[in-house]
Amino acid sequence: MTENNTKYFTTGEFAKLCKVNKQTLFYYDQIGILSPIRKNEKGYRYYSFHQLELFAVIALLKDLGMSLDEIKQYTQNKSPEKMLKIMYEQQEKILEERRRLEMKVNMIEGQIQSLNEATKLDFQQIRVERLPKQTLYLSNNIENASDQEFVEAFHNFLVELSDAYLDTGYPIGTITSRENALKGDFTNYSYLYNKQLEPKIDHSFFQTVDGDFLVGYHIGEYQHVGQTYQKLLQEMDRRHLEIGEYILEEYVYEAAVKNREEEYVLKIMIHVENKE
Amino acid sequence: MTENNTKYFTTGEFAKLCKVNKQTLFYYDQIGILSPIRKNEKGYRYYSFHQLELFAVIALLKDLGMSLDEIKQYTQNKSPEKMLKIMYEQQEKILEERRRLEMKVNMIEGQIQSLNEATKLDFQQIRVERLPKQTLYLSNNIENASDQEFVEAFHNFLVELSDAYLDTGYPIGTITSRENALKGDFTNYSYLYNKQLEPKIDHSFFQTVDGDFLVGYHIGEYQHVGQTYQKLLQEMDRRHLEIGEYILEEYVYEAAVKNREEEYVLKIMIHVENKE
DNA sequence: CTTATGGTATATAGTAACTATATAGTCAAG
DNA sequence: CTTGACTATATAGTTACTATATACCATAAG
Repeated sequence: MTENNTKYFTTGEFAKLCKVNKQTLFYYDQIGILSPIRKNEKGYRYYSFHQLELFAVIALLKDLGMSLDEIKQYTQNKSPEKMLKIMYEQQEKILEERRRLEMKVNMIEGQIQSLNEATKLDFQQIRVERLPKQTLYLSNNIENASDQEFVEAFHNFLVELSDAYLDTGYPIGTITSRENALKGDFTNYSYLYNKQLEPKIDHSFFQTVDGDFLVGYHIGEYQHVGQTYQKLLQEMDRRHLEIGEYILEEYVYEAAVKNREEEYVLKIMIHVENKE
Repeated sequence: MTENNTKYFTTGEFAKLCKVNKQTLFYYDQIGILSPIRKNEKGYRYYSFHQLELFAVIALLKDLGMSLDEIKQYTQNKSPEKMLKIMYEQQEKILEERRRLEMKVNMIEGQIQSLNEATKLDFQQIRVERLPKQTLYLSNNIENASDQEFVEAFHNFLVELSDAYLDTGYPIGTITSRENALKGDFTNYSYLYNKQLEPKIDHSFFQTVDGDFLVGYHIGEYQHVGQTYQKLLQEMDRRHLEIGEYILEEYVYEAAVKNREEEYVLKIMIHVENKE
């Protein structure tokens, strides 16, 4: 409809321009967030060109996580100053969102990497592999931690990973020290770790040694991991190897990709050295 | 709780690790998306270490826009192959999301720019300004378009801006040709435009001429814009100027930042040349 | 001039994914 | 053995739509 040289849009037209459902506009009118500039005697709504700009702003703010209620606060009493203030706030938020999105991109990339690598593995084989240096982000020391302390440390580790955008989509692994391993205390972990492909400059990372690792796989419930360690130790004996500086454990397949615990696969990497 | 060398988390602990409300875990259990690995005779839930990895995946997929129902389809019957397939799909989606986010970053930047520039303007003054070349993205030609055609063209323009990630947060303006302006047909626009700061290589853009423009502001309802044009034409006469190639109109303040139409401010830029 | 088609309106109910509240049972420390 | 912090279920409420039912309006074709 055109009146006084100004084009007005019906609800349907306006909805199409806004790329939303017509009902949404009724709803916005109802809750007082965006009402048509005119209503005729039959109750027909007419929106102006300008209101599209307003809608675009509403959509942007909503997209950035503002609730309709917050947005309403603004639309009820608009001003360039308030808008500018909101935009500066949203700018901070969206930059944060961007960092978070980059982390997600990495997480997906990490998952894809891990899953693709997994398909190439033979879980029956025990082999000595020369592993290159890897960069790991470590948790606090969790040696001899109580249940309470473990949960606490685990929690902190996850929060750190998230807060520093360090989550990589690679599984969270554990490090057992040579000392505890020699005592047969394989499940007394010293640290949790998360593998990093692109370490950030402003964080301290742990560099694994590059060297020989005896790599084997434990299939099934973790409570039977002792048997797998027995096999690995036998293999080390056969090859005249002894435990080096630490042992790494990380899951290849767990609850995220397998239905039953018997199908879980844990990769065990024992750093090894030749006997004297 | 520790059993068989394996740490189990209570609902509260697990919720903390997942950084969600405990109720959410009840809900996930209820709808069968993520159930604790164990329940004791009193109905207490116990979650495993591994389920945290599963939760992380669920959170990631949810974050990427998958519904809980879709996610449930997966969690009911997991496999590395399915997961890999999902991850590849999500990778595409997130790269699209990244482009969209970059556009939003630009939109906010554009809004901030526009609003800051606006505060420096004196809406009473009519001045001749030498404007530098600007890059505009144009709509289809809308000269003499019917209401229908105008809505259609407008719609297409918005879709193009969005699809090509070209929306900049700068207002959408209009171009009137010299011919129509000379006929006094100031509101018969030839094109819609959106100013671009960083034109994309694979799109065709319109370059404005760099030259002198008579810049004035119309305050209030658009139906009275004729009066402002009268004033501008008088001013041109006084300065011995005539209309150059086109006229640009764009809103400085409209429904997005002002409550009443009487406060809207339209910037009118008439390209001018000296009379022979 | 009627009728078909597609538009408009209101009112109400339903949806997803939580989130809060009420009520009651359980556990561990002092 | 009590207290305070936990656990559980059941149910209702919330946000931002979305769908449905019903009725009114407008234009164009026969």
